[in-house]
Amino acid sequence: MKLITWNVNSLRARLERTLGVLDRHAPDVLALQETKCTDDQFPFQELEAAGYHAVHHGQPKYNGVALLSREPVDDVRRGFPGDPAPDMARVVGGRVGDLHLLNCYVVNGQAPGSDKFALKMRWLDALRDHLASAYDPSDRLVVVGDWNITPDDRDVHDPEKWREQIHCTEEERAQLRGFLDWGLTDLHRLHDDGPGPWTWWDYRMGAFARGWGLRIDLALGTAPVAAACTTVEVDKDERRKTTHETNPSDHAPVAVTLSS
DNA sequence: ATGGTTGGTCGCCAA
Repeated sequence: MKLITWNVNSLRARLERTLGVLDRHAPDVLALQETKCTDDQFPFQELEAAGYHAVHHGQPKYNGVALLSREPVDDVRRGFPGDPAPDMARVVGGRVGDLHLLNCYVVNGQAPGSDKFALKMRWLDALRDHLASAYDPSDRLVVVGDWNITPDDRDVHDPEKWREQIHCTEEERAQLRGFLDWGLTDLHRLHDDGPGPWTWWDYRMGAFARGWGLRIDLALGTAPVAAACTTVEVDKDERRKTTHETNPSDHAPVAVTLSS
């Protein structure tokens, strides 16, 4: 089982690149964030032609999450009960075989102290409550997505520069630890103690070329999933501009493989 | 001091 999580930053702007990721990696599941489209605008036909079933939870202009899967997705859930911002399409869940999937686009939070930061905290509280009520730590469950949180300083290219900046505050990291304490493991750190790798680089200031990145796209798994996790790899090439004439997303895909 | 890019959409907002 190969599963990829990727903030695509507009599926319509990057359909060719998305088909390229599917072709190159041949994943069983591709979890997308920031599709930035409605269901009407979602390219179901092109993805079906590539061999993937698609489940989309969309909205106009912003957010939007999708699960693409070779096998049909069952038990589909769009959004989650208790979401303090239910108009934002940020979570889609489902089950492929006996593997439960939860694909999340966590609220960005803009800046510590802002209203959006306060919403990020409330939103994460509600998501963790949903996790605890809808799943059990003994389930085969992967929670993937753009977390907009660096777990610790190893996930930041310049920890001192980013200290208490957005994505790197102790408050956000404590929120993430709440998910880990429930029974999830940061699958990447099973195989790589870091520092790095990064999964996101700002479009500005030539951040990618300068190596100014963060690891904010995470795959978390329950104990049965952690025991089966053989590799976690960041497809940094996709973040380069050279493969296509189109622009890359500002995030790189993260690929997880599970045995059996 | 401000750094300054991309996408959706058509004036800015969000990241």
